[in-house]
Amino acid sequence: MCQSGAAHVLGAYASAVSPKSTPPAPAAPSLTERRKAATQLEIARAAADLFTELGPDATTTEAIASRAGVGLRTFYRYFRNKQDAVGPLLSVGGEHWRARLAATAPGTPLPEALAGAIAESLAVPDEATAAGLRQARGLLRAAADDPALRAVWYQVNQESEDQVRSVLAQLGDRSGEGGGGADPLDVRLAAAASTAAIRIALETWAETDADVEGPGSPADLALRCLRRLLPE
Amino acid sequence: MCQSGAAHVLGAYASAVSPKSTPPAPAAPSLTERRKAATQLEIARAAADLFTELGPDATTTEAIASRAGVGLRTFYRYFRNKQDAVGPLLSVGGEHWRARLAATAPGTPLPEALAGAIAESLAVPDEATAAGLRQARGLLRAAADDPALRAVWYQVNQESEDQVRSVLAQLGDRSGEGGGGADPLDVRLAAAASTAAIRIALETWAETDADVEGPGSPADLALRCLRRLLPE
DNA sequence: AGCCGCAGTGGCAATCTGTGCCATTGAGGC
DNA sequence: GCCTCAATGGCACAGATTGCCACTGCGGCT
Repeated sequence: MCQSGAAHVLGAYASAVSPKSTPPAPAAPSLTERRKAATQLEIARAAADLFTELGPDATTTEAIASRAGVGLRTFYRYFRNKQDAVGPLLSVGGEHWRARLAATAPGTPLPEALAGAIAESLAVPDEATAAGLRQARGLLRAAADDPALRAVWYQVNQESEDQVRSVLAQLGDRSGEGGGGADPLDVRLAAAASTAAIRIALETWAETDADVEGPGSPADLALRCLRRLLPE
Repeated sequence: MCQSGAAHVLGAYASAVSPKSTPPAPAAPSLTERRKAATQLEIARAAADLFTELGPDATTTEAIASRAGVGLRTFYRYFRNKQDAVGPLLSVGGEHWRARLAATAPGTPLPEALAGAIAESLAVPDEATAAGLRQARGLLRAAADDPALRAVWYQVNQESEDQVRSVLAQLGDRSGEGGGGADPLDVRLAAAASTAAIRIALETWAETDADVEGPGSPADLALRCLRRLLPE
Protein backbone atom coordinates (compact mmCIF):
# COMPACT_ATOMS: atom_id res chain seq x y z
CA MET A 1 0.00 0.00 0.00
CA CYS A 2 1.26 3.49 0.84
CA GLN A 3 1.30 6.51 -1.42
CA SER A 4 3.71 5.27 -4.06
CA GLY A 5 1.67 6.27 -7.10
CA ALA A 6 -0.26 8.98 -5.34
CA ALA A 7 0.02 11.38 -8.26
CA HIS A 8 -3.20 13.32 -8.65
CA VAL A 9 -4.38 14.80 -11.91
CA LEU A 10 -6.46 17.63 -10.67
CA GLY A 11 -6.34 16.94 -6.99
CA ALA A 12 -9.62 18.12 -5.60
CA TYR A 13 -10.12 15.04 -3.53
CA ALA A 14 -6.88 14.66 -1.66
CA SER A 15 -8.10 17.22 0.82
CA ALA A 16 -10.84 14.83 1.84
CA VAL A 17 -8.49 13.20 4.26
CA SER A 18 -6.61 15.80 6.26
CA PRO A 19 -8.07 19.22 5.53
CA LYS A 20 -8.15 20.34 9.14
CA SER A 21 -4.74 19.67 10.67
CA THR A 22 -1.79 20.60 8.43
CA PRO A 23 -2.82 22.54 5.32
CA PRO A 24 0.26 24.71 4.77
CA ALA A 25 3.19 23.43 6.85
CA PRO A 26 4.16 19.90 5.76
CA ALA A 27 4.76 19.10 9.41
CA ALA A 28 5.22 15.46 10.33
CA PRO A 29 1.88 13.80 9.55
CA SER A 30 1.05 11.71 12.56
CA LEU A 31 0.90 7.97 12.22
CA THR A 32 -2.86 8.21 12.11
CA GLU A 33 -2.76 10.78 9.35
CA ARG A 34 -0.53 8.67 7.20
CA ARG A 35 -2.62 5.64 7.88
CA LYS A 36 -5.73 7.45 6.76
CA ALA A 37 -4.11 8.64 3.58
CA ALA A 38 -2.99 5.10 2.88
CA THR A 39 -6.46 3.76 3.51
CA GLN A 40 -8.03 6.29 1.20
CA LEU A 41 -5.59 5.42 -1.53
CA GLU A 42 -6.14 1.74 -0.91
CA ILE A 43 -9.86 2.16 -1.39
CA ALA A 44 -9.37 4.29 -4.47
CA ARG A 45 -7.15 1.65 -6.02
CA ALA A 46 -9.55 -1.13 -5.19
CA ALA A 47 -12.37 0.83 -6.77
CA ALA A 48 -10.38 1.66 -9.87
CA ASP A 49 -9.37 -1.97 -10.32
CA LEU A 50 -12.87 -3.28 -9.99
CA PHE A 51 -14.34 -0.52 -12.12
CA THR A 52 -12.00 -1.23 -14.99
CA GLU A 53 -12.35 -5.02 -14.57
CA LEU A 54 -16.09 -5.38 -14.16
CA GLY A 55 -17.40 -1.96 -14.97
CA PRO A 56 -18.77 0.45 -12.36
CA ASP A 57 -22.28 -0.96 -12.46
CA ALA A 58 -21.32 -4.53 -11.79
CA THR A 59 -19.10 -3.45 -8.90
CA THR A 60 -20.76 -3.37 -5.50
CA THR A 61 -19.66 -1.02 -2.78
CA GLU A 62 -19.12 -3.98 -0.54
CA ALA A 63 -16.74 -5.53 -3.04
CA ILE A 64 -14.66 -2.37 -3.07
CA ALA A 65 -14.58 -2.13 0.69
CA SER A 66 -13.76 -5.77 0.98
CA ARG A 67 -10.92 -5.67 -1.53
CA ALA A 68 -9.54 -2.59 0.19
CA GLY A 69 -9.70 -4.48 3.48
CA VAL A 70 -12.06 -2.12 5.26
CA GLY A 71 -15.60 -2.36 6.49
CA LEU A 72 -18.44 -1.09 4.36
CA ARG A 73 -19.17 1.53 6.95
CA THR A 74 -15.62 2.78 6.78
CA PHE A 75 -15.82 3.11 3.03
CA TYR A 76 -18.56 5.65 3.48
CA ARG A 77 -16.46 7.60 5.94
CA TYR A 78 -13.94 8.16 3.17
CA PHE A 79 -16.21 8.67 0.23
CA ARG A 80 -19.68 9.98 -0.37
CA ASN A 81 -20.44 7.15 -2.76
CA LYS A 82 -19.14 4.42 -5.00
CA GLN A 83 -18.06 6.57 -7.91
CA ASP A 84 -16.39 9.19 -5.78
CA ALA A 85 -13.93 6.57 -4.68
CA VAL A 86 -11.88 6.98 -7.83
CA GLY A 87 -11.80 10.74 -7.49
CA PRO A 88 -8.34 10.85 -6.00
CA LEU A 89 -6.96 8.90 -8.93
CA LEU A 90 -8.51 11.29 -11.42
CA SER A 91 -7.11 14.27 -9.59
CA VAL A 92 -3.64 13.61 -10.88
CA GLY A 93 -1.33 16.54 -10.25
CA GLY A 94 -4.02 18.98 -9.20
CA GLU A 95 -2.62 19.70 -5.79
CA HIS A 96 0.80 20.11 -7.24
CA TRP A 97 -0.57 22.45 -9.88
CA ARG A 98 -2.32 24.73 -7.41
CA ALA A 99 0.60 24.78 -5.01
CA ARG A 100 2.95 25.70 -7.81
CA LEU A 101 0.52 28.36 -8.98
CA ALA A 102 0.18 29.86 -5.53
CA ALA A 103 3.95 30.11 -5.34
CA THR A 104 4.22 32.06 -8.59
CA ALA A 105 6.62 34.99 -8.48
CA PRO A 106 4.61 38.22 -8.11
CA GLY A 107 4.43 40.13 -11.35
CA THR A 108 4.46 37.10 -13.62
CA PRO A 109 1.89 37.52 -16.41
CA LEU A 110 -1.07 35.28 -15.77
CA PRO A 111 -0.91 33.12 -18.90
CA GLU A 112 2.75 32.52 -18.27
CA ALA A 113 2.16 31.59 -14.66
CA LEU A 114 -0.57 29.16 -15.59
CA ALA A 115 1.49 27.59 -18.34
CA GLY A 116 4.49 27.15 -16.09
CA ALA A 117 2.44 25.53 -13.37
CA ILE A 118 0.68 23.24 -15.82
CA ALA A 119 3.91 22.16 -17.46
CA GLU A 120 5.37 21.31 -14.11
CA SER A 121 2.37 19.50 -12.71
CA LEU A 122 1.89 17.33 -15.77
CA ALA A 123 5.57 16.51 -16.03
CA VAL A 124 6.53 12.90 -15.45
CA PRO A 125 9.58 12.77 -13.20
CA ASP A 126 9.23 9.14 -12.15
CA GLU A 127 7.52 5.89 -12.99
CA ALA A 128 4.97 6.30 -10.20
CA THR A 129 3.68 9.48 -11.81
CA ALA A 130 3.52 7.76 -15.17
CA ALA A 131 1.56 4.91 -13.62
CA GLY A 132 -0.84 7.40 -12.10
CA LEU A 133 -1.48 8.95 -15.48
CA ARG A 134 -2.01 5.59 -17.11
CA GLN A 135 -4.46 4.59 -14.45
CA ALA A 136 -6.33 7.83 -15.00
CA ARG A 137 -6.40 7.01 -18.69
CA GLY A 138 -7.99 3.66 -17.92
CA LEU A 139 -10.63 5.33 -15.81
CA LEU A 140 -11.38 7.94 -18.43
CA ARG A 141 -11.87 5.21 -20.97
CA ALA A 142 -14.22 3.38 -18.63
CA ALA A 143 -16.06 6.66 -18.09
CA ALA A 144 -16.95 6.74 -21.76
CA ASP A 145 -19.49 4.00 -21.10
CA ASP A 146 -20.61 5.03 -17.65
CA PRO A 147 -22.56 8.21 -16.95
CA ALA A 148 -22.00 8.00 -13.22
CA LEU A 149 -18.27 7.69 -13.62
CA ARG A 150 -18.28 10.52 -16.12
CA ALA A 151 -20.06 12.59 -13.52
CA VAL A 152 -17.14 12.07 -11.16
CA TRP A 153 -14.76 13.34 -13.79
CA TYR A 154 -16.88 16.44 -14.28
CA GLN A 155 -16.98 16.96 -10.57
CA VAL A 156 -13.26 16.57 -10.11
CA ASN A 157 -12.67 19.16 -12.79
CA GLN A 158 -15.21 21.54 -11.45
CA GLU A 159 -13.81 21.34 -7.96
CA SER A 160 -10.39 21.93 -9.34
CA GLU A 161 -11.69 24.97 -11.15
CA ASP A 162 -13.17 26.32 -7.95
CA GLN A 163 -9.94 25.86 -6.09
CA VAL A 164 -7.87 27.41 -8.83
CA ARG A 165 -10.24 30.30 -8.78
CA SER A 166 -9.48 31.03 -5.18
CA VAL A 167 -5.76 30.65 -5.77
CA LEU A 168 -5.94 33.12 -8.63
CA ALA A 169 -8.01 35.53 -6.58
CA GLN A 170 -5.35 35.56 -3.87
CA LEU A 171 -2.67 35.91 -6.49
CA GLY A 172 -4.49 38.93 -7.85
CA ASP A 173 -4.90 40.50 -4.44
CA ARG A 174 -1.24 40.05 -3.78
CA SER A 175 -0.10 42.06 -6.77
CA GLY A 176 -2.54 44.94 -7.17
CA GLU A 177 -2.65 45.74 -3.47
CA GLY A 178 -4.35 49.08 -3.88
CA GLY A 179 -7.35 48.39 -6.09
CA GLY A 180 -8.54 45.26 -4.38
CA GLY A 181 -7.51 42.61 -6.87
CA ALA A 182 -8.61 41.51 -10.31
CA ASP A 183 -12.13 41.51 -11.69
CA PRO A 184 -13.85 38.45 -10.22
CA LEU A 185 -15.28 37.57 -13.62
CA ASP A 186 -11.81 37.56 -15.15
CA VAL A 187 -10.50 35.38 -12.38
CA ARG A 188 -13.34 32.99 -12.93
CA LEU A 189 -12.71 32.87 -16.64
CA ALA A 190 -9.01 32.29 -16.24
CA ALA A 191 -9.68 29.46 -13.82
CA ALA A 192 -12.20 27.96 -16.20
CA ALA A 193 -9.94 28.28 -19.20
CA SER A 194 -6.94 26.71 -17.55
CA THR A 195 -8.92 23.89 -15.99
CA ALA A 196 -10.60 23.22 -19.30
CA ALA A 197 -7.22 23.12 -20.99
CA ILE A 198 -6.06 20.38 -18.67
CA ARG A 199 -9.34 18.53 -18.86
CA ILE A 200 -9.43 18.51 -22.62
CA ALA A 201 -5.78 17.60 -22.81
CA LEU A 202 -6.34 14.57 -20.61
CA GLU A 203 -9.51 13.54 -22.39
CA THR A 204 -7.83 13.81 -25.75
CA TRP A 205 -4.78 11.96 -24.54
CA ALA A 206 -6.92 9.22 -23.08
CA GLU A 207 -8.44 8.62 -26.48
CA THR A 208 -5.02 7.95 -27.95
CA ASP A 209 -2.20 5.61 -27.07
CA ALA A 210 0.33 8.40 -26.93
CA ASP A 211 3.05 8.19 -24.33
CA VAL A 212 2.99 10.14 -21.08
CA GLU A 213 5.77 12.35 -22.41
CA GLY A 214 6.68 13.96 -25.68
CA PRO A 215 4.33 15.08 -28.49
CA GLY A 216 0.74 14.18 -27.77
CA SER A 217 1.43 13.83 -24.05
CA PRO A 218 -0.89 15.46 -21.52
CA ALA A 219 1.57 18.25 -20.86
CA ASP A 220 2.05 18.93 -24.55
CA LEU A 221 -1.66 19.01 -25.27
CA ALA A 222 -2.49 21.06 -22.20
CA LEU A 223 -0.07 23.80 -23.14
CA ARG A 224 -1.43 23.86 -26.66
CA CYS A 225 -4.97 24.14 -25.33
CA LEU A 226 -4.04 26.85 -22.90
CA ARG A 227 -2.47 28.95 -25.60
CA ARG A 228 -5.71 28.86 -27.53
CA LEU A 229 -7.92 29.74 -24.61
CA LEU A 230 -5.73 32.36 -22.98
CA PRO A 231 -3.79 34.09 -25.73
CA GLU A 232 -3.88 37.42 -23.89
CA MET B 1 -49.21 21.74 -17.00
CA CYS B 2 -47.96 21.88 -20.59
CA GLN B 3 -44.78 23.50 -21.82
CA SER B 4 -45.51 27.10 -20.92
CA GLY B 5 -42.17 27.79 -19.25
CA ALA B 6 -40.29 25.11 -21.11
CA ALA B 7 -37.33 27.35 -21.81
CA HIS B 8 -34.12 25.39 -21.42
CA VAL B 9 -30.79 26.90 -20.48
CA LEU B 10 -28.47 24.44 -22.05
CA GLY B 11 -30.92 21.88 -23.22
CA ALA B 12 -29.15 18.55 -23.06
CA TYR B 13 -32.02 16.80 -21.37
CA ALA B 14 -34.97 17.63 -23.53
CA SER B 15 -33.97 14.83 -25.85
CA ALA B 16 -34.62 12.35 -23.06
CA VAL B 17 -38.24 12.16 -24.06
CA SER B 18 -38.59 11.88 -27.80
CA PRO B 19 -35.18 11.24 -29.30
CA LYS B 20 -36.35 8.49 -31.62
CA SER B 21 -39.46 9.68 -33.43
CA THR B 22 -39.27 13.26 -34.66
CA PRO B 23 -35.77 14.74 -34.25
CA PRO B 24 -35.63 17.09 -37.28
CA ALA B 25 -39.10 17.69 -38.68
CA PRO B 26 -41.29 19.49 -36.14
CA ALA B 27 -44.14 17.45 -37.54
CA ALA B 28 -47.34 17.36 -35.52
CA PRO B 29 -46.31 15.75 -32.23
CA SER B 30 -48.89 13.08 -31.60
CA LEU B 31 -51.10 13.34 -28.59
CA THR B 32 -48.90 10.79 -26.89
CA GLU B 33 -45.78 12.77 -27.64
CA ARG B 34 -47.19 15.94 -26.23
CA ARG B 35 -48.44 14.08 -23.22
CA LYS B 36 -45.02 12.69 -22.56
CA ALA B 37 -43.40 16.06 -22.85
CA ALA B 38 -45.95 17.44 -20.44
CA THR B 39 -45.32 14.62 -18.02
CA GLN B 40 -41.60 15.16 -18.12
CA LEU B 41 -42.04 18.82 -17.45
CA GLU B 42 -44.51 18.08 -14.70
CA ILE B 43 -42.01 15.85 -12.97
CA ALA B 44 -39.24 18.38 -13.44
CA ARG B 45 -41.36 21.09 -11.85
CA ALA B 46 -42.36 18.88 -8.97
CA ALA B 47 -38.73 18.05 -8.35
CA ALA B 48 -37.64 21.67 -8.56
CA ASP B 49 -40.34 22.73 -6.14
CA LEU B 50 -39.50 20.09 -3.58
CA PHE B 51 -35.79 20.61 -3.97
CA THR B 52 -36.04 24.29 -3.30
CA GLU B 53 -38.56 23.80 -0.49
CA LEU B 54 -37.03 20.93 1.44
CA GLY B 55 -33.62 20.58 -0.12
CA PRO B 56 -32.67 17.72 -2.43
CA ASP B 57 -31.65 15.39 0.39
CA ALA B 58 -34.88 15.60 2.28
CA THR B 59 -36.85 15.02 -0.89
CA THR B 60 -37.62 11.39 -1.71
CA THR B 61 -38.12 10.17 -5.22
CA GLU B 62 -41.53 8.95 -4.25
CA ALA B 63 -42.53 12.41 -3.11
CA ILE B 64 -41.56 13.84 -6.47
CA ALA B 65 -43.42 11.17 -8.38
CA SER B 66 -46.41 11.59 -6.17
CA ARG B 67 -46.55 15.36 -6.51
CA ALA B 68 -46.17 15.00 -10.26
CA GLY B 69 -49.06 12.56 -10.22
CA VAL B 70 -47.19 9.60 -11.65
CA GLY B 71 -46.09 6.27 -10.28
CA LEU B 72 -42.60 5.83 -8.90
CA ARG B 73 -41.88 3.39 -11.67
CA THR B 74 -42.82 5.94 -14.24
CA PHE B 75 -40.53 8.49 -12.72
CA TYR B 76 -37.61 6.23 -13.46
CA ARG B 77 -38.74 5.84 -17.04
CA TYR B 78 -38.23 9.57 -17.48
CA PHE B 79 -35.13 10.16 -15.42
CA ARG B 80 -32.16 8.16 -14.36
CA ASN B 81 -32.38 9.51 -10.83
CA LYS B 82 -33.69 12.12 -8.45
CA GLN B 83 -31.27 14.88 -9.31
CA ASP B 84 -31.54 14.39 -13.04
CA ALA B 85 -35.16 15.36 -12.81
CA VAL B 86 -34.32 19.05 -12.70
CA GLY B 87 -32.01 18.76 -15.68
CA PRO B 88 -34.57 20.03 -18.17
CA LEU B 89 -35.07 23.15 -16.11
CA LEU B 90 -31.36 23.82 -16.00
CA SER B 91 -31.00 23.33 -19.72
CA VAL B 92 -32.59 26.66 -20.48
CA GLY B 93 -32.12 27.65 -24.08
CA GLY B 94 -29.60 24.99 -24.96
CA GLU B 95 -31.62 23.38 -27.70
CA HIS B 96 -32.37 26.75 -29.12
CA TRP B 97 -28.71 27.66 -29.00
CA ARG B 98 -27.54 24.59 -30.85
CA ALA B 99 -30.27 24.80 -33.44
CA ARG B 100 -29.41 28.42 -34.11
CA LEU B 101 -25.75 27.53 -34.32
CA ALA B 102 -26.35 24.70 -36.75
CA ALA B 103 -28.25 27.11 -38.96
CA THR B 104 -25.40 29.61 -39.11
CA ALA B 105 -24.72 31.05 -42.54
CA PRO B 106 -21.68 29.31 -44.05
CA GLY B 107 -18.60 31.48 -43.93
CA THR B 108 -19.49 33.26 -40.73
CA PRO B 109 -16.42 33.57 -38.49
CA LEU B 110 -16.71 31.17 -35.59
CA PRO B 111 -16.65 33.66 -32.71
CA GLU B 112 -19.29 35.71 -34.45
CA ALA B 113 -21.48 32.67 -35.05
CA LEU B 114 -21.21 31.62 -31.43
CA ALA B 115 -21.92 35.09 -30.15
CA GLY B 116 -24.96 35.48 -32.36
CA ALA B 117 -26.39 32.16 -31.29
CA ILE B 118 -25.76 32.86 -27.63
CA ALA B 119 -27.32 36.28 -27.78
CA GLU B 120 -30.40 34.85 -29.38
CA SER B 121 -30.78 31.86 -27.12
CA LEU B 122 -30.42 33.87 -23.93
CA ALA B 123 -32.76 36.58 -25.11
CA VAL B 124 -35.99 36.95 -23.19
CA PRO B 125 -38.86 37.38 -25.65
CA ASP B 126 -41.66 36.49 -23.26
CA GLU B 127 -42.54 36.08 -19.62
CA ALA B 128 -42.37 32.28 -19.83
CA THR B 129 -38.72 32.47 -20.79
CA ALA B 130 -38.05 34.88 -17.97
CA ALA B 131 -39.77 32.54 -15.54
CA GLY B 132 -37.62 29.69 -16.80
CA LEU B 133 -34.48 31.68 -16.14
CA ARG B 134 -35.63 32.64 -12.67
CA GLN B 135 -36.41 29.07 -11.82
CA ALA B 136 -32.96 28.08 -13.01
CA ARG B 137 -31.56 30.76 -10.75
CA GLY B 138 -33.38 29.23 -7.81
CA LEU B 139 -31.97 25.83 -8.59
CA LEU B 140 -28.46 27.15 -8.99
CA ARG B 141 -28.73 28.77 -5.61
CA ALA B 142 -29.94 25.53 -4.08
CA ALA B 143 -27.05 23.77 -5.79
CA ALA B 144 -24.63 25.86 -3.79
CA ASP B 145 -25.48 23.72 -0.76
CA ASP B 146 -25.96 20.40 -2.45
CA PRO B 147 -23.16 18.45 -4.10
CA ALA B 148 -25.53 16.10 -5.88
CA LEU B 149 -27.49 18.94 -7.38
CA ARG B 150 -24.28 20.67 -8.35
CA ALA B 151 -23.30 17.48 -10.11
CA VAL B 152 -26.41 17.75 -12.27
CA TRP B 153 -25.43 21.24 -13.26
CA TYR B 154 -21.97 20.06 -14.24
CA GLN B 155 -23.50 17.26 -16.21
CA VAL B 156 -25.94 19.47 -18.04
CA ASN B 157 -23.11 21.74 -19.06
CA GLN B 158 -20.87 18.93 -20.08
CA GLU B 159 -23.54 17.32 -22.19
CA SER B 160 -24.22 20.64 -23.80
CA GLU B 161 -20.54 20.97 -24.56
CA ASP B 162 -20.49 17.57 -26.19
CA GLN B 163 -23.45 18.40 -28.34
CA VAL B 164 -22.08 21.76 -29.34
CA ARG B 165 -18.91 19.99 -30.24
CA SER B 166 -20.67 17.85 -32.78
CA VAL B 167 -22.57 20.83 -34.16
CA LEU B 168 -19.33 22.70 -34.62
CA ALA B 169 -17.68 19.71 -36.21
CA GLN B 170 -20.44 19.52 -38.80
CA LEU B 171 -20.25 23.24 -39.32
CA GLY B 172 -16.54 22.89 -39.98
CA ASP B 173 -17.04 20.05 -42.43
CA ARG B 174 -19.61 22.04 -44.27
CA SER B 175 -17.32 24.96 -45.04
CA GLY B 176 -13.91 23.47 -45.73
CA GLU B 177 -15.25 20.60 -47.83
CA GLY B 178 -11.90 19.59 -49.23
CA GLY B 179 -9.61 19.20 -46.23
CA GLY B 180 -11.99 17.29 -44.01
CA GLY B 181 -12.99 19.95 -41.51
CA ALA B 182 -11.37 21.79 -38.66
CA ASP B 183 -8.81 20.44 -36.22
CA PRO B 184 -10.75 18.31 -33.72
CA LEU B 185 -8.85 19.87 -30.86
CA ASP B 186 -9.86 23.34 -31.98
CA VAL B 187 -13.46 22.27 -32.27
CA ARG B 188 -13.31 20.85 -28.79
CA LEU B 189 -11.80 24.01 -27.40
CA ALA B 190 -14.35 26.25 -29.09
CA ALA B 191 -17.15 24.12 -27.72
CA ALA B 192 -15.63 24.21 -24.25
CA ALA B 193 -15.03 27.95 -24.35
CA SER B 194 -18.54 28.82 -25.48
CA THR B 195 -20.21 26.45 -23.06
CA ALA B 196 -18.07 27.77 -20.24
CA ALA B 197 -19.03 31.30 -21.18
CA ILE B 198 -22.70 30.48 -20.79
CA ARG B 199 -22.13 28.46 -17.65
CA ILE B 200 -20.16 31.18 -15.94
CA ALA B 201 -22.58 33.82 -17.08
CA LEU B 202 -25.48 31.94 -15.52
CA GLU B 203 -23.60 31.13 -12.34
CA THR B 204 -22.55 34.71 -11.94
CA TRP B 205 -26.02 35.98 -12.69
CA ALA B 206 -27.52 33.54 -10.19
CA GLU B 207 -25.37 35.06 -7.48
CA THR B 208 -26.85 38.47 -8.11
CA ASP B 209 -30.35 39.83 -8.23
CA ALA B 210 -29.86 41.33 -11.66
CA ASP B 211 -32.77 41.27 -14.04
CA VAL B 212 -33.11 38.77 -16.88
CA GLU B 213 -32.37 41.54 -19.32
CA GLY B 214 -30.06 44.50 -19.56
CA PRO B 215 -26.64 44.93 -17.94
CA GLY B 216 -25.74 41.99 -15.74
CA SER B 217 -28.26 39.75 -17.47
CA PRO B 218 -27.25 36.26 -18.58
CA ALA B 219 -26.99 37.34 -22.20
CA ASP B 220 -24.87 40.35 -21.34
CA LEU B 221 -22.50 38.36 -19.15
CA ALA B 222 -22.27 35.47 -21.58
CA LEU B 223 -21.19 37.70 -24.43
CA ARG B 224 -18.62 39.36 -22.23
CA CYS B 225 -17.28 35.97 -21.19
CA LEU B 226 -17.18 34.70 -24.73
CA ARG B 227 -15.18 37.69 -25.90
CA ARG B 228 -12.56 36.90 -23.31
CA LEU B 229 -12.31 33.23 -24.09
CA LEU B 230 -12.53 33.43 -27.87
CA PRO B 231 -11.00 36.73 -28.93
CA GLU B 232 -9.69 35.21 -32.17
C1' DA C 1 4.09 1.89 33.34
C1' DG C 2 -0.85 2.64 33.88
C1' DC C 3 -4.96 5.48 32.86
C1' DC C 4 -7.89 8.39 29.96
C1' DG C 5 -10.10 10.74 26.04
C1' DC C 6 -10.71 10.51 21.38
C1' DA C 7 -10.54 9.41 16.54
C1' DG C 8 -11.08 5.65 13.41
C1' DT C 9 -13.49 1.34 12.66
C1' DG C 10 -16.83 -2.47 12.01
C1' DG C 11 -21.39 -4.25 12.27
C1' DC C 12 -26.33 -4.03 12.35
C1' DA C 13 -30.75 -2.25 11.36
C1' DA C 14 -33.61 0.82 8.80
C1' DT C 15 -34.64 3.71 4.77
C1' DC C 16 -34.18 4.98 0.13
C1' DT C 17 -32.72 4.14 -4.60
C1' DG C 18 -33.00 1.94 -8.96
C1' DT C 19 -34.54 -2.08 -11.95
C1' DG C 20 -36.89 -6.40 -13.76
C1' DC C 21 -41.37 -8.32 -14.52
C1' DC C 22 -46.16 -8.45 -15.56
C1' DA C 23 -51.01 -6.97 -15.91
C1' DT C 24 -53.93 -2.97 -17.23
C1' DT C 25 -55.39 0.87 -20.16
C1' DG C 26 -55.99 4.21 -23.68
C1' DA C 27 -54.26 5.82 -28.51
C1' DG C 28 -54.00 5.22 -33.28
C1' DG C 29 -54.57 2.31 -37.35
C1' DC C 30 -57.58 -1.19 -40.02
C1' DG D 1 -65.71 -2.17 -33.23
C1' DC D 2 -61.21 -4.86 -33.03
C1' DC D 3 -56.26 -5.28 -32.65
C1' DT D 4 -51.46 -3.93 -31.48
C1' DC D 5 -48.47 -1.36 -28.92
C1' DA D 6 -46.49 2.15 -26.06
C1' DA D 7 -47.06 4.12 -21.47
C1' DT D 8 -48.13 3.22 -16.77
C1' DG D 9 -48.49 1.48 -12.08
C1' DG D 10 -47.59 -1.86 -8.55
C1' DC D 11 -44.59 -5.27 -6.50
C1' DA D 12 -40.51 -7.49 -5.14
C1' DC D 13 -35.78 -7.32 -4.58
C1' DA D 14 -30.72 -6.24 -4.68
C1' DG D 15 -27.76 -2.73 -3.73
C1' DA D 16 -26.70 2.05 -1.83
C1' DT D 17 -26.56 4.99 2.19
C1' DT D 18 -26.87 6.49 6.92
C1' DG D 19 -27.70 6.54 12.10
C1' DC D 20 -26.33 4.36 16.22
C1' DC D 21 -23.39 2.01 19.28
C1' DA D 22 -19.66 -0.68 21.03
C1' DC D 23 -14.59 -1.78 20.43
C1' DT D 24 -9.68 -0.71 19.84
C1' DG D 25 -5.26 1.50 19.39
C1' DC D 26 -2.86 6.24 19.35
C1' DG D 27 -1.13 9.99 21.88
C1' DG D 28 -0.98 12.69 26.01
C1' DC D 29 -0.84 12.90 31.23
C1' DT D 30 0.44 11.45 35.69
